[in-house]
Amino acid sequence: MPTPPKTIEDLMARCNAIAGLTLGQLASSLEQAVPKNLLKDKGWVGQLIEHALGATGGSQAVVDFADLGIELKTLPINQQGKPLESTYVCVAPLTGVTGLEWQNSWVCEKLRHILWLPVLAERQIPLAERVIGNAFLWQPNSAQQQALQQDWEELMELISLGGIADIRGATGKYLQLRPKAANSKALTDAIGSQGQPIRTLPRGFYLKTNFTAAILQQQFSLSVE
DNA sequence: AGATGATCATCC
DNA sequence: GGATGATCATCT
Repeated sequence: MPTPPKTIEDLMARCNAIAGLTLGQLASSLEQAVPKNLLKDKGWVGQLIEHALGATGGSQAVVDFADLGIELKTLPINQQGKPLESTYVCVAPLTGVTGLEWQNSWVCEKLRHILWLPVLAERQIPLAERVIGNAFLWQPNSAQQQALQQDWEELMELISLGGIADIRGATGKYLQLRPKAANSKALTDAIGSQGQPIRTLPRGFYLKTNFTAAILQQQFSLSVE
């Protein structure tokens, strides 16, 4: 297991070292087997990259590079550089949320400083041949912060007022709430339409692709200056 | 085609 | 069950 990077420069150097490699090349240098597909290994790419960069935390509820305060997100993209999937942020609290403010929320905390690592990941490309892109650091600007806060407040208000059943993926412009569970039988406590306790599917916050696409575009336009 | 809702593996 | 890592697969 590699030691965690001590500085941001160290971290970025490690990113540079793996940029351009295929997942197969990186896996073999770490003596890891490449699964046939991601059907039963959906987190494989993220975990491979975490390992390569020396991320800590594992399944703990902390950012990946605790000393640097940086969260790592791999981002599957197509040839055109557009995200192929929404980006999971964190689980959503469904009870005891009255009085919770954006600034203190888990979403805000996680999105404070992200290391985005694009991976060319069109489904037609065999897993081992997918190419690691150029990682970049990102922090939300005030407009992005405000947009996310607005979505978050709308979603949290619905949750706290018993409107969770009315929330769907389309609720929220950039930040959405979707099921995040092992299967449809996993249930957790929430607030019903009459304010009564109910059991419902656990939910997670996700960044929609329109948001991550804008981040990539912003980064791209900066990098060709 | 793209997004929504559903699901998979693992660790504690 | 709930946290981590996400992508799959169906619907629109």
